[in-house]
Amino acid sequence: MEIKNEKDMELEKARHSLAHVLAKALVKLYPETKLTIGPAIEDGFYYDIDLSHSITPDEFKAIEKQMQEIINKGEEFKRVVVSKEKALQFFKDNEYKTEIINELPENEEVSLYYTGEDFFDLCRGPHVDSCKKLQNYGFKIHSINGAYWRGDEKNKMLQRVYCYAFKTKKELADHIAMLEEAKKRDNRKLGKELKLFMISPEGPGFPFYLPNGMIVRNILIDFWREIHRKAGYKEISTPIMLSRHLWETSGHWDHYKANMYTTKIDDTDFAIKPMNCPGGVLVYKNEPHSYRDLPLRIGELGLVHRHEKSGELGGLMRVRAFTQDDAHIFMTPSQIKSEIKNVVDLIDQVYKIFNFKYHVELSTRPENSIGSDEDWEVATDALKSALDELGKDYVINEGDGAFYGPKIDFHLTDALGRTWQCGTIQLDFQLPQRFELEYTAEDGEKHRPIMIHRVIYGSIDRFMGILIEHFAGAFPLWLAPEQVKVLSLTERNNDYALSIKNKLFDLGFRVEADIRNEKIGYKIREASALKIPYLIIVGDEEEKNNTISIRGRGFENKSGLILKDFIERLKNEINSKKI
RNA sequence: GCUGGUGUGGCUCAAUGGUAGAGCAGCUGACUUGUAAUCAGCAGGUUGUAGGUUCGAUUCCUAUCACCAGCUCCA
Repeated sequence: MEIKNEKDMELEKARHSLAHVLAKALVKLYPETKLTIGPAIEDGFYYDIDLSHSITPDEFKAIEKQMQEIINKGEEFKRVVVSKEKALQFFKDNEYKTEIINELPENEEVSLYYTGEDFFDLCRGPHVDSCKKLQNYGFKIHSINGAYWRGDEKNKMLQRVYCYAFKTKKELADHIAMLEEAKKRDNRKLGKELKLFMISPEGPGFPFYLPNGMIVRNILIDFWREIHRKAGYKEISTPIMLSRHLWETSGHWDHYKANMYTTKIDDTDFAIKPMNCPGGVLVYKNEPHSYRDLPLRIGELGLVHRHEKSGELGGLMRVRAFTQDDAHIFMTPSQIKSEIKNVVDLIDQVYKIFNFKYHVELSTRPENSIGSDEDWEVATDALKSALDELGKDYVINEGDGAFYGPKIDFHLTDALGRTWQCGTIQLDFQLPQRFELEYTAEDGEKHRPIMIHRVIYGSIDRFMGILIEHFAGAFPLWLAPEQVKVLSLTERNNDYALSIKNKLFDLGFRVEADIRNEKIGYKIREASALKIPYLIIVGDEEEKNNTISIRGRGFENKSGLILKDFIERLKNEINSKKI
């Protein structure tokens, strides 16, 4: 078991030190630069600067050269402590640093870091002791973008200079290669090439699923239904649009209205659902419940709409309409732990199928939260012990839970090492209270159930986007839109090719025949570009011997095979959901 | 929404203040092919949209829409 992203302090320190080197280089090249902050990030560091001149990418080389010169000089990093007053004096022309200094506690000393004799920056540190330590590092400025001071859109927009930084030049090169690979796999690019989905300017953020994408999507849904049926879930469907009254009760009208699409029916306000829970709650309230009914597991593939700001959209990863593989579990407090364990197991089962590694994060009570201390303690302990008993390692995010309950998030790692938050399990004390949910317990009294919200894929749409990139469009056989293509070598072999195709088709395989009057190389090239798992190639020889030749995953160009054997192999591969 | 960039046939991309061009895909024909592109011909665009400047705009300006990178937000 591993702890996620254990921080490499050495690397972190070096990256931050490189940020100072960048700052020094920038000040040298553009003396009017006002420095703000420059932290280390996942793949390097950035520095936010206030500068009227807009830096353009063709200036990157010169900046890097300047940085390299500073590093080559082997300048020392020196820490100097000064009083707050003195620091304010040093930075009196820099309103950003002044703001930071003023926010420090009274009487606290302020540390500055010198890089060489002629440059210093306000900084808590730590840093490497000398630029000599940075000599082997690989770094590359890769982009410049606007970023608000302190991330607040009300503040001034600064220029953020992004730089990759790794311990060696080789690691830098590998990272850049990975990004190029990611670009090739981009769900938007593959979505177009493989005809999976489209997004029209007529509906920004509202994806259209094309026939190929619909196949993948439906298989994901079928799979979801199957495992949920086995796990004791019932499925419902709730309306896409519900009255304002409901959203007021749930709290969304007050807290989430900016992201909701609203309309009027006759004289009543309605909203298109941004979440499925209130609908699920109404289903619960549709009839009285006994403790004997609990836990009640109700799933819903719910199409939700959220008004995301225009700049936030992107392919299938961020859309305005998406289907959550939602479920709500209503239960007694004593059932929390076992229900959590069930859900964790279910999530584990699903991610494994796709060969995703993942890590788990547990978020606890935030400052502004509702519910009693006791509720929170019981719930948080239940989440913890469920994870402990399952032997799951997890990171705790103190105070990062929802205001209505603690949660567990699942972050999966794709084939390129990027992580995506998909599954979440959230406990909720609030909705049962707002909607006055109850059940009759053994004591004959009414009690309030606790609710779990949970998703596994997160959103089917985004999960598909992740799968497209994870598999680079080469879906495993059970998901592939087209599983087999039969290619005829010449027109003489068309009937034989079609007879094979028909056999496979009748057995339920997704198969096409390519009997066009083209060279075999041409047909293979085209089918390969479409990432079709298996190609059956038949010419005079195959026809004469009643055999097939296969080209595809695990087969270079294997001839003399019997169709019946190959069908068995396909069936096994599909049933095992082999990757 | 904000900052910056981009917008040319289905796709990938040229070009220019003076009648918009290629490759692929498509269509037609020839070739009958043995494992990632056979050859030839044809057709396809009021250069995202709306204004403006100009004798003339795809090119310059303004607005608008969409997309891309990032910020913020998030499934």
